[in-house]
Amino acid sequence: MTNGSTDAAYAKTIAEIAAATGFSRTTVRFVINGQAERYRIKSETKKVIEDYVAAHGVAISHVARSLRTRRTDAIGLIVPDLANAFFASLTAELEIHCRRSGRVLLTASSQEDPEQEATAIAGLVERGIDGIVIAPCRSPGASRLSRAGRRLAVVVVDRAFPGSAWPTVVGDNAGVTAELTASMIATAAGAVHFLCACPDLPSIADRIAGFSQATAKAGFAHADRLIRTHASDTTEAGRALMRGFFGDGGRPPLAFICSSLLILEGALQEIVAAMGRLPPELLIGTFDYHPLLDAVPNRILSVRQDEKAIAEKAFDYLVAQMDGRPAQPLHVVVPGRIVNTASAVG
Amino acid sequence: MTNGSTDAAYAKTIAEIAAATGFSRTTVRFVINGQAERYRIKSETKKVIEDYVAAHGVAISHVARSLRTRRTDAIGLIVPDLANAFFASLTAELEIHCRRSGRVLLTASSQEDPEQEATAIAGLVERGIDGIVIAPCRSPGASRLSRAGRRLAVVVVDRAFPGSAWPTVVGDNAGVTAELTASMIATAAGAVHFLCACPDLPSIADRIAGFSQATAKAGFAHADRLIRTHASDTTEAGRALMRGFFGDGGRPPLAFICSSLLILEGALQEIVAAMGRLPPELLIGTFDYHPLLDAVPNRILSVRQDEKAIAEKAFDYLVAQMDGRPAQPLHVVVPGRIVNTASAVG
DNA sequence: CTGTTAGCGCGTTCAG
DNA sequence: CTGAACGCGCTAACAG
Repeated sequence: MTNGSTDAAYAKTIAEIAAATGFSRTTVRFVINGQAERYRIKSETKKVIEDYVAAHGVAISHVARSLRTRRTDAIGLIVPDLANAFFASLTAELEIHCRRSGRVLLTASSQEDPEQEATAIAGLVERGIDGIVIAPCRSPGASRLSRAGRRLAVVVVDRAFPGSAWPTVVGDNAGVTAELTASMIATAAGAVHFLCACPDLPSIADRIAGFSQATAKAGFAHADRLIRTHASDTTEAGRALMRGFFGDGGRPPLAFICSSLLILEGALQEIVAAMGRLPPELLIGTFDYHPLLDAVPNRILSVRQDEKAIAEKAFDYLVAQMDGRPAQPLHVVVPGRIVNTASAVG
Repeated sequence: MTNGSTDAAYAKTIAEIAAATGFSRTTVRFVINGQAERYRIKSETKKVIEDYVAAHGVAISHVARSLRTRRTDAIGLIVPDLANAFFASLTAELEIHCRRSGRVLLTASSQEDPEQEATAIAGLVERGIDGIVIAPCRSPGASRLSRAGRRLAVVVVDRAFPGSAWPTVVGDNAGVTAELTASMIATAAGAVHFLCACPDLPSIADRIAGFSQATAKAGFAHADRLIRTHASDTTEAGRALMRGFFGDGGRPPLAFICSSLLILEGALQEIVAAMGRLPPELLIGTFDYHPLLDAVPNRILSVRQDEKAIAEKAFDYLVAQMDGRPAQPLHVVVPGRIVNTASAVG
C-alpha cells in the first residue's frame, strides 16, 4: 500500500531488493550479510541498500540457502517423553546452546515407540537437520540413522546401548544407584525394594546393577527378589508395580526406590488409593527431581542428573562432528548426585 | 562399496536414480510418488525403478521440494516453558496431530522472554514453517508475526491478548476460577487467598476476575486484599509470594489458590522450609495437574485444562487457515474442570 | 499410451 | 561490483 512494487506489508527477498535499488543480487547479498567491506562495496551503495532494507525488511529464505549450502543450522532432538521432567529440562538446556550459536532446535518425541521414533527421525532428516541428539528407545544401530543422510552428526544421550557407533553422553547410573541403595539400607535398617521400568534400557540396567551390588554388599542374599520390573515407563506402570505388593495381601515396602519419577508417581498414587494416605515411615528413593517432591511429607532421596552438563557435552560433541573434528572420548558419564527433599529433615 | 556409482551407504536422490536406471527424473519421480498409474508409466518401467529404490533407498530432499512448493509440512509451536506440565502436554498432543497428517512439529520455548520469543519465531519462520501455534508472552500484535511470512497460518493458544487478529484457543479461566473459589470458601468457611504470577497475562487476568467475583459474592469486601501477585511465573516467585505471609510474622493462609503449578511448588517449598512440614489443615487450590499432587497429603483442588481439546481445536484452526478456509469462530474457550487429588478424601 | 524437456524457486559462489 | 551457473524436486508443455 505504501510503496508500489509488490506487497507492501511483507519483507523483501534479495531479488526484490536488487530490482528496487538497481544493484545486482550479489551486491545486495554482500551488504545484507555484512560483507560490504570485505568486498569493497562503495559506502554510498551500502547506504542505499541498507536504507531500503530498513524501510521494507528482508526475508531471507533459509530454505533456498540450505539447498545451496547443504546446511540448515537446525539440529534435531528426539526424546522419549516430554512429560518426563528430565527430558523437558534437557530440551530447555539444549535450546539455550542452539540459540547462542544461531541454530534452532527441532524437538520431537517418540513416546518410547520405535515406530514413532523412526517417523520422527525421518521427518527431521528429510528436512535437512545438521545433527541430531537422541535418547533412543531401542538400540540405535537398528534404526535408520546410519543411512539417514550423507553427513548427519549424531550424539546419543541418556541411553548407552552397547556397541553404539556414536558418541554417547549419559548420567551416572550404576555408581549413584549403589550409593543410594547403600544409604537407604543403612537408614531403613532393612531391605530396600526396587520398582523398575524398562529393565532392558541400558541406563536402567546400570541402575539395576548398582542396586544389586549394594544389596549384595549389605548381605542380602537374593537381590533379584527385591527387584520388580515393568515393560513401560509410565504412571500406570508405577501403579501396577505397587499393586503387586497389595495384591499379595501385604503392605507397601517400608523402603523402596523407583527408577523414574513416573514410576514413583504411580506407586504413590496406588498407596494413597489403597491406604488413604502415605504412611509417614515410608523411605523413598527416586531418580530425577521435581519441585513437588518437596511437598511430600515422607523422606525422599532423589538422584539428580546434571541436565545442564549433559546438554553441554552433547552439544559440544555434535558441533565437533559437524565441524569435522572427531569427538575425543566416545563415551562420557556425567556424575549425578543424591539430594534430600525438603521434608526429609522431619 | 557394493555398487559402483556414488556412495553405496547412502540413499539416492532422484537424479541419481534416474541416471542409474536410465529413465528421466520425471519418470522416476512419478513412480516414487505413487503416481505411476496416473501418468501411465509402463509397469515394467515401474518395477525397474522400484527395485532400484528397494535396493538403494531414496533420499527426497524436503529442502528442494519446499523451495518449489512453498510448503514445508512443518508447523511451529512456541511455548513459554516446557517445564510447565500444561505446555509439555500440549506439545505432546499437537505432535500427535502433526504426525497423523504427515507434518513435523518444531517446538521452541521463549522462557517467557519477548526477545527469545522473537528469536524463536524468526528462526522458525525463516525455515519456512507453514503455520505456528503460539502461547505468546506479550501481546502478539507487537511481535513480528504479522510481517513474518507471505502466508503464515497463526493460532494463539492459552493467552487471549485483547485485539488479537488471530484465532485463539484458550482454556476457561474466569468461570472455573469463580467456581473453584466459591467451593473453597464454602469448605474453608473463611477467606481464601490467591497467589498469582503474571497478573498482566490475559489468562491470569481472567482468573483474577473470577476470583474477585466469587469472593465478592461470598461477602468479602476487599477481594484485592486477598490477591498477591508476582511478575514472573517461577518456583522462586511462588516462594517469594508465600514468604510474604511469614514476613508479616504470620502463618500461611489456611486456604489459598495458586495461579500455576510453579507457584504452588514454590509456595509449598517455602511452607516446608519455614514450618518443617505442611500443616494438614491447609486447603489448597491450583491450576493444572501433576501426578505428584496426589502424593501431597493436603486437600488439593486442581483445575485441569483439557490440553487434548485445546490442541485439537488449535490444530483444526491452523489447518483451516493453511487450506484457505477461514476459521469460523475466532475465539474458542475450552472448558476446564475441577478435580480433587487422591488425598482429598482424607 | 509412455515418457521427456525446460525452466522455476532463491540464495550462494566464483570467475569476470 | 556483476553475470551465470548451481543445488534438487516440481510442473506444465510436448514428442515419440
